[in-house]
Amino acid sequence: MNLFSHVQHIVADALKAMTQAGELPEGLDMSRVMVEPPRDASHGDVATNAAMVLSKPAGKPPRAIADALAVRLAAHSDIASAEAAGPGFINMRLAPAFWPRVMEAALEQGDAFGHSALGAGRKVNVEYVSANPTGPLHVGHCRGAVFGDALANLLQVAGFNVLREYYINDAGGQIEVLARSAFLRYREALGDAIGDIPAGLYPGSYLIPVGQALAAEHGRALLQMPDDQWLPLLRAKSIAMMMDLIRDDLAALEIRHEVFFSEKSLHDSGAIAQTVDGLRQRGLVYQGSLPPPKGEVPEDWEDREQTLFKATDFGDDIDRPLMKSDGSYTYFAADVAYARDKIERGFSELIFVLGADHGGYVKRLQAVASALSGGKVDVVVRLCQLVKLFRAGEPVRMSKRAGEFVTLRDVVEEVGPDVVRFMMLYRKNDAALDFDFQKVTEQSRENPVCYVQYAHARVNSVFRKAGESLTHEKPDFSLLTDPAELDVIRRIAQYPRMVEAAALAHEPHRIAFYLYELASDFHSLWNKGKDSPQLRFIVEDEPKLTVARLALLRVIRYVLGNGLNILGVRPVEEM
RNA sequence: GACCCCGUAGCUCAGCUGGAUAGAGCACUCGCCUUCUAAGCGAGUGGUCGCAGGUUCGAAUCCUGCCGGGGUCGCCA
Repeated sequence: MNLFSHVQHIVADALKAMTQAGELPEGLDMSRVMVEPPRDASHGDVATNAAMVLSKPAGKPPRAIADALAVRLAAHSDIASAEAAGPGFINMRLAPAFWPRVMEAALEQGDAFGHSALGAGRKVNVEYVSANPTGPLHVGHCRGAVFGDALANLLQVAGFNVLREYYINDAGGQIEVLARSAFLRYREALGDAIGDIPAGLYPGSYLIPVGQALAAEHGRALLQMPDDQWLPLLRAKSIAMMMDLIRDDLAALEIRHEVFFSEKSLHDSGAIAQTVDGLRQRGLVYQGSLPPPKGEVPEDWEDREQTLFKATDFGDDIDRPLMKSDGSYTYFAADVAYARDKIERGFSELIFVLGADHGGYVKRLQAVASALSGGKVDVVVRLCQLVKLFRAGEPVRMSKRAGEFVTLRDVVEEVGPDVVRFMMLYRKNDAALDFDFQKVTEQSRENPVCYVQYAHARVNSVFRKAGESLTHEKPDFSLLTDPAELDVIRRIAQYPRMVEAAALAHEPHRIAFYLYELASDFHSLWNKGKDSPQLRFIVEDEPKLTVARLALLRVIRYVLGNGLNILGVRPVEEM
């Protein structure tokens, strides 16, 4: 049961009754009427802005509407009191009998509590990571990987039909560099002295196994071939092995994409040519030249004609090139064909999780989807800001030139996947994040992973002590009346609404913050048991109370488990 | 020059799509361990929400213009 939508219905009914009674004019727009938690819990359990929103269209002062509405609301059996306050809020306190019903419903739903039908099965494509297959993932990929995965989980829980996808950039010039680098390692594996890796090729040692595999597979045969014969072989082999590497890196974070989509396949199948032709027939492609950027004009700028897509017709700032001067397609052209493919697969929303350096792509992706789908398909781009690495407050230096980059694998192996995932999500995606190896492994309240995990572990410790036998009796939640207990119950009642709001906003970090708050409420309650034995979860000689408390713990465990599941963090049984 | 993010307590950050007296943690001060794990809890101190206008019943939130920090800007992917 979603507490807020439940009360929303009560408010809507009361407003309808007021309209019928002639207290409100017919045909008012009720869409802005909200039922929300009050900012300050002392104001009540739920509040509505109905009177303020309707004041103007109804031509009545907000307090007048509020007073009349409050009387009707207070008459409802689920509402203990309703009173107008402030500029026209109506604060409501729910009937004491209401909370046990919320808890019973939550207990009944178990692991599914908080799941929602909001998405109504709409097909959503979430594309994330999509790193070039030229080496292992580095720490910069980490955030987008975790964010995209948690967002996909969140949308799933909210009732969307989610597909996780990875776009393999296997068609460009960097793949040729990769193949040539692998060729060098192949020669090395055959015993040639290759000396230093020439500038412009990838120096990473992760290509050594590729060379060895090629040597084992082909012997010296490739050495005799001209470039254009061995290059396709090496491209394919290197990409395959790099993708295996990347899949392994992702698996270390429990990330598994369902679809790996090849850019090259779009070239090979003719999909790009087809898509561009389609746009051309609609008059959206033309030959023209773009103005140079104002301000700092590049040194080598020369005016030239290009094949352009009229992205400006669809909200972009500038038209975008589809073809290079040698007649081959641009990366963007492949993007257009890829978008068409996704649209044809029936997605109604395309989500792209990108690094902040791709901010310039947002408008063109939206323009493409708009042009290809007639505005029916939404494009949502979520940009992940940089992660800065620290160790005990000191920045971790990385030198790309020397090949000294911290890999995703390094980070996961040092602090563990759960810490990485939680910390990457304990910040809004569009704000930069500092990641300190030392701090995140400290065991203190400053470390939110630990704090939430500790709550889960404590819940389990009570069950270990109590045994599971009592937990199967039917609990009487009305026995739970302490303010600290009610704080926890109110927090739990907010969970379904919070999940929906987080899903709509595409903001998985809200789950992480919610869990921290729930853990905080729980730790408070726990400690009250230290001062007053009557508030402990297991109370001697009070079996009914104990049953109710254990049922509360079960629901807490469901919510913590459910939330951590969305984040992709494994709940621990003990610490 | 244009576009995109960010600017909230000394520090690190939330702020539920426009709501009430802007909240947590850390730091600082003071309390709580014979107990279901003190990896915890309670109390206190701390704010010109970058600045200036605007929109309205009401703005940290929306609009405009500045200031400061980061990012991006035609054949790379």
